[in-house]
Amino acid sequence: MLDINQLRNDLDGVAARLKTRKFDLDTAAFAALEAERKTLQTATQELQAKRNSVSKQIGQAKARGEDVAPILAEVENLKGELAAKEAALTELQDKLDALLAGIPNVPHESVPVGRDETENQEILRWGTPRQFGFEIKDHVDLGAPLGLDFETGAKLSGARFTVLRGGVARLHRALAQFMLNTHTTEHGYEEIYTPYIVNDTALFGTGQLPKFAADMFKVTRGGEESAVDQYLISTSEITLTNTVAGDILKAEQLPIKLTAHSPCFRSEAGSYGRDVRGMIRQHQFDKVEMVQIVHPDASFDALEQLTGHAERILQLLELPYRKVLLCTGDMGFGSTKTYDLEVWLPAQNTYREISSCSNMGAFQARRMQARFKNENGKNELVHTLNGSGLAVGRTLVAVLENYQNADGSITVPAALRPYLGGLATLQA
RNA sequence: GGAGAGGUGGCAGAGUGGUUGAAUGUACCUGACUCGAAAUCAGGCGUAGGUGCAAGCCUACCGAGGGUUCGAAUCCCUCCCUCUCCGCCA
Repeated sequence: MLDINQLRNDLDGVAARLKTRKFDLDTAAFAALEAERKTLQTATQELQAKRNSVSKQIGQAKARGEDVAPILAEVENLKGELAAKEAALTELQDKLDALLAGIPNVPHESVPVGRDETENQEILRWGTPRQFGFEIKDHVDLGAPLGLDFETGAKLSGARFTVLRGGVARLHRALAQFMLNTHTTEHGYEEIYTPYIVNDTALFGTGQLPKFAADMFKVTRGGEESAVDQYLISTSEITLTNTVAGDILKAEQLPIKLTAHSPCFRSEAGSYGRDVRGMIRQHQFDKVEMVQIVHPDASFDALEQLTGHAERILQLLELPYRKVLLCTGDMGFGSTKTYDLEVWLPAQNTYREISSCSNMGAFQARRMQARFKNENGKNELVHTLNGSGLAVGRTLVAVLENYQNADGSITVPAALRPYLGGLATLQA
């Protein structure tokens, strides 16, 4: 959520920057609502002040044993007028809040302006795609004999659910363990185990709600609607970031660095038809997530570090990747700046997203009311960052495809062998 | 799932309709005393918003949301959460 004062002070400037990310801010509508709010709020508060002082007089008069009937008559008509004003003001505030909650974050000045993913800026390529001396297979064909079982997944749960068996299941688990261990022991993150079901307030805090409800899985208790809506998490960014919701932190607690391995559930309503083959796009996938809660002055440095932590995983696994700075038109809703990491997938002969690392600035902190006491003793919003480190399912795909051998076996990356009892080759 | 108790400022804890945004203690900040510290004394010390050049003035907030009333932390309703006991369960 943006700072409403920023909109009041620089409406056209903000609108111009939002336009670069394809968001049309209705400045006339906002200005009109704001003007109306201002007069209505002033009028309401004047009436409230009057009511308060008269009510106080009644109390004093009663204490002196005087007749209060004349004063009561005086407030009589005040009541209806005030109630109407208060109701109108609440309605107006709700409108403004809803408008504000639907506005995406303003891109940082270092972000290239562009329409879509074709205008993203490649920062670097790491590693060299391997030359295969044989006909390569994609992860679906490679995985089938090793335990990648789409049919059973579909039988149990429908399309875009996958069962992993035997060696592939173990490899998948090893990847998650390896990532988690690396972030906790080398990168200074605290390991967190989080709930997978969250309240709607948490989703509002990180920005999934109200706009992106269609991407979520909603759950019920005993099949009944409850007063509080609950959803399966689409990423543990939600739970990790919301750990500080409503808090006023001490400056010396920052930065807070958290990591978790969790399943992620996405209904991806708009993506049918894309990546239908294989386990690139699933309704359920595992991810190791990194979140940082930082001092506002430190957030862009922290973004570089956090992205580096995700890159480190790819490097240790010796998977070729490229690092891309997303342009304004391709960034997520709450982000000020985002790097995507794309891993080389030989069967697709292209780089595919495996991590997305974003600095959300104060956007989520404002929604969550997550603050810290700054140097002047004032409460100030923190900045939040998050990044995948990495998407486990897609990493599994990348390992299968990049480490395949002519006989269909998979060489286990050296970094993973300790997690597989020293196993060097995965075969059927 | 059943029965009960409770949610008030950083913390503890008063307050059951009227100058209560909230006693008191504690923590914290400033000043006095001191060579310095402790102790003591005095003062300050919530959040959000409106308005104003500013000092200030005003409004809202006692888990959340509604209601009753001229007036609600206090009365009523709904929800959320915490604790205790029982049941069930991993």
